[in-house]
Amino acid sequence: MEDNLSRTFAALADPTRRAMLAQLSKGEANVSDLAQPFLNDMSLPAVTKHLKVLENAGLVTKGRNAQWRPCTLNIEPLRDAVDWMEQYRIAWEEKLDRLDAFLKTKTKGTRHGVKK
Amino acid sequence: MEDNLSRTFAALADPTRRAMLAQLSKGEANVSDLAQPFLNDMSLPAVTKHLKVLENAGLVTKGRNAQWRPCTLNIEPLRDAVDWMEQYRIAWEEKLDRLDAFLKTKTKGTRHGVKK
DNA sequence: TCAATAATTAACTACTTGGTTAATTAGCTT
DNA sequence: AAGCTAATTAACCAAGTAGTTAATTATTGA
Repeated sequence: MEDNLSRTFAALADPTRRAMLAQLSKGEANVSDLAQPFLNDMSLPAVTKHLKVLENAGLVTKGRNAQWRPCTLNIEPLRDAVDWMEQYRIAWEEKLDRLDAFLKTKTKGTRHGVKK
Repeated sequence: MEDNLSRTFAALADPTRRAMLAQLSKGEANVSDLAQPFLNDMSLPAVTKHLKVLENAGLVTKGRNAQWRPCTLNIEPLRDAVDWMEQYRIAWEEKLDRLDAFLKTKTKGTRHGVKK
């Protein structure tokens, strides 16, 4: 998985990691803060690994403060991902619009036959 | 990978699959049409597999016409994915705005000290 | 210095992914 | 019926992912 966009999408393809990003969107958090909601389901090293995936995707920056590692959200990669998706969404919707326009030329009059 | 959103992001986390979606955004295409740009790099069964991933994510619908399988793009999952991302992007940007507002209250006067 | 806390690293396992080649199915055409 | 084309399925492999437990590093604080 060579490119940034792939890394970003892959990082987002896991509910645990998405939940971590959700928490980080509310503000900075240490590894153990981020881990707390998941410790019934998985170990701390598992959380560290998920965090590493987010870091490698550039979505999270890990600082240091004594033995703590304050993590912050980084949205630039999200922006790139949204931009990629919008690009094709838009192309697709324009196609629909053209179809719609075409269908309108097919209706007999200009005042009736078009539902709205 | 149980949930739809994870399946969607995972499907997008591969450049070959993204290129296929790009082609489909320009219109319907058969499997061999979609495969053509990649046949130097991989075999047809590999393409079939990628297509299956896109289908399972609900991003592509495969029809049938004799021995051909006309594929079409389906953007609903993209919309959900964008919505998920925007949600946190927005939360994050509001946080920045609040920080910005806070910093403004810290500047001495109301007429100077603020760059713009 | 010693114990406690925060987090990472190492070593290992089970499962998934992305690819292969060879065989097979399905539909058309002659 | 035979042969061509489109596509899928089967069986396999190498590499990557997501988790584990146990050990280790780094820092604080008594």
